[in-house]
Amino acid sequence: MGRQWKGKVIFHVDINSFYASVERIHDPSLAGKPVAIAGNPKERKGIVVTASYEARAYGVKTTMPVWEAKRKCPGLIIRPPDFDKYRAASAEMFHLLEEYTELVEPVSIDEGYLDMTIPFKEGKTVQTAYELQNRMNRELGLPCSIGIAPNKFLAKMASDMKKPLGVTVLRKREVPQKLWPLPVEEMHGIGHKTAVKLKDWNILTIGDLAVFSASSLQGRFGVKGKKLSERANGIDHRSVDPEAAKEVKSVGNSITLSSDVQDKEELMNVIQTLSEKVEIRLKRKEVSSANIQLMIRYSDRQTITRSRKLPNPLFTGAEIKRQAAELLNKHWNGKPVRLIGVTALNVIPLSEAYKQLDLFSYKKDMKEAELSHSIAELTNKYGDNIISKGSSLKK
DNA sequence: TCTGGGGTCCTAGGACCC
DNA sequence: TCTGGGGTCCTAGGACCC
Repeated sequence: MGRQWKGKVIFHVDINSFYASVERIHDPSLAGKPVAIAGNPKERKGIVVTASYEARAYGVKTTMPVWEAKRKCPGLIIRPPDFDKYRAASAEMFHLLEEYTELVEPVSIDEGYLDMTIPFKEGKTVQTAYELQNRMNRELGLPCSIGIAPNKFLAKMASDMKKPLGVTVLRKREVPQKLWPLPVEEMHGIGHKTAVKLKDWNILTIGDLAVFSASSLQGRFGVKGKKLSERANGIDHRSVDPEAAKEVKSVGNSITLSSDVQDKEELMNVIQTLSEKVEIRLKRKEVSSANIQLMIRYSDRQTITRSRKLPNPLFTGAEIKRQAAELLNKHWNGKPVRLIGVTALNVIPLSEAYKQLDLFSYKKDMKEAELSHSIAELTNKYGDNIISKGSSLKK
């Protein structure tokens, strides 16, 4: 058996019901039982985030309210999410994947693409996928499905075809037979809204989409239409980029309040807490932002976002909070609030943020105490060379 | 007795400039 | 005496994904 792969060989690795699987590692008594990870229903966060396959057999689905899930599956075991645990398991998973190739692109906490073209000069593709799957299971306790295809899109669709614990090959020439019969909403990139619009055009399956003229799709759906047409025909030129996930664009924290809040002071307190969380996470990622966004969801679920670009990057929770508070003062309509969120947009690496600092206006904008606090931190981290160009700050 | 929280990308309109 | 045509930046909202 020689080499049978003409183009690239891409793996898509997807952990099966990731959160539930991680909980099972820490509590083996959960094995084989219907488990759901969900928030506390009393705090209105009682929706299923992940369900084990045993729970899914009862009809328990992601985003289903807990009371409904329990009605469908009375023996359902509910666990609250524990993201520290999940992040740790995720790190182990990507470690293992990197043993197979340097070209690993994480897409989310529990899935990633591997460009296996080079490792497969010698063949043995499918065997290696099974070996990887077995190791994930044995060494990490993480069951996964693997899709193997000549590009990312087809690999993703392939890994979806057999869950849990599948290894599925999807060759380009198999697209008409294996991909086209699927309903459009199963295509990665097509959600509910687009599926409804496509139905108006009598496009029900991926095959319908594939034969529809690319130009008319582009006319109706713009950039997305062109992409849909390509994908339906199994075309995807994106490469596996290990750096992609590292370039964060925004960092935010939001919370659905346990009951609607109309008291401004209370809202300000929440904003304070959220801003501090954002500060911590920005620091951990060594980034900063000059664009703060406030999100408000009212009781009727109407959601607004308001943001403002600032002349200088922000470095402390207090600064972030001040911006978010200003946005609340200006844009809140006074009606009861269900959710509130604070996000740092357009984040940039700290080293760049310092270069961009317009120290003259920076000083003017800030309270003296905050200023010295920030500068002390900057100097501590980056040394005097950053500060030296702002001579006005030198004592 | 409904619908979390973390993101990315795209679009569209208005301001502003030449 | 009635309103061009590009371009860029900013903001808000929406669709989608896990």
